[in-house]
Amino acid sequence: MLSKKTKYGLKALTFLAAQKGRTPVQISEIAKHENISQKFLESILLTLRKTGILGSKKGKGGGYYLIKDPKDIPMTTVMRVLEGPIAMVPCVSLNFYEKCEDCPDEASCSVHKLMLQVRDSTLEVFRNNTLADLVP
Amino acid sequence: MLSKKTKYGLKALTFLAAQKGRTPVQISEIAKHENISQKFLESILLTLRKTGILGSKKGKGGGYYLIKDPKDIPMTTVMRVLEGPIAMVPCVSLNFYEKCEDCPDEASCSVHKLMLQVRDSTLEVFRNNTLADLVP
DNA sequence: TTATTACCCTATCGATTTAATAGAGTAAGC
DNA sequence: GCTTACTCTATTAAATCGATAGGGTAATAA
Repeated sequence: MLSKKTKYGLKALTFLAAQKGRTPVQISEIAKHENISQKFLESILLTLRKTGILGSKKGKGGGYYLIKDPKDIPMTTVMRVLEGPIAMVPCVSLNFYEKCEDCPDEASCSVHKLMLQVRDSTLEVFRNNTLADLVP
Repeated sequence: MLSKKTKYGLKALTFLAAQKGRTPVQISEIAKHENISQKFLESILLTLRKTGILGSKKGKGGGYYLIKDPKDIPMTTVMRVLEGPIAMVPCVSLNFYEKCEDCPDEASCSVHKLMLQVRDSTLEVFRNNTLADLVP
């Protein structure tokens, strides 16, 4: 299941990508337009800023803005920041790999075999989509 | 993230599919072989039986067995029983559809657009795999 | 310089889900 | 009729999620 954090984050990013220029947009404006709890959105935008996807400007006329062009922001990056691992099990994750405790041999593990295929196909979708593709 | 319920369920089903005949296998044997808590596995096998994937036999020499040939059990069925919806958001789910509260228009929703692609690609993987394909 | 604006951070909370455990009940077979 | 092994209910601890509250801090305009 997609977390609300990811859902809201995607909506906020899409909203920013749909803006004309690169002028900062206030949190309150995004929250209102996308029906998101403002405080919750704050924490989401904060992580997006810390990972270099967003920039922010304080003071009057401040807000958040995209650092790069939407077409240069792949969904793989966004999803990993917001949702975490793309794989459904750690033992098939590229960026968050962990060995299964209960599994003696990955090569012969049926779950591993299936989830590897799922990861690859999901990854392809995210690689083929940039933030620009999400803008209506 | 894949739940342990699904993970254990898949392992148990694969173990059953790898058996020679159709003789019932005891829970304790499966649990031991796959490193699964026996009591937890009990509840998993029970749901698999209730949904018609497994059959069971009580008494001495009893246990669980596959009702159908492994190659006639698509992963879509198994995953929906164990994990629930395949889609990451209810609004793109085929079998568990629900409208988003916060989303005024699905057609113009960026999350919807992206998750639809993910669902389709994941679904294709599960449709192309039967239980027989998981057996090493 | 000062007031305002808006970002930034910490803490907390209830609700829900997950994984596991315990214990008693019931049906089938030898 | 007694054992075996499935069946069911209830409980639990831990983790996560979504949301809220409240205050702190930095930057900007006037």
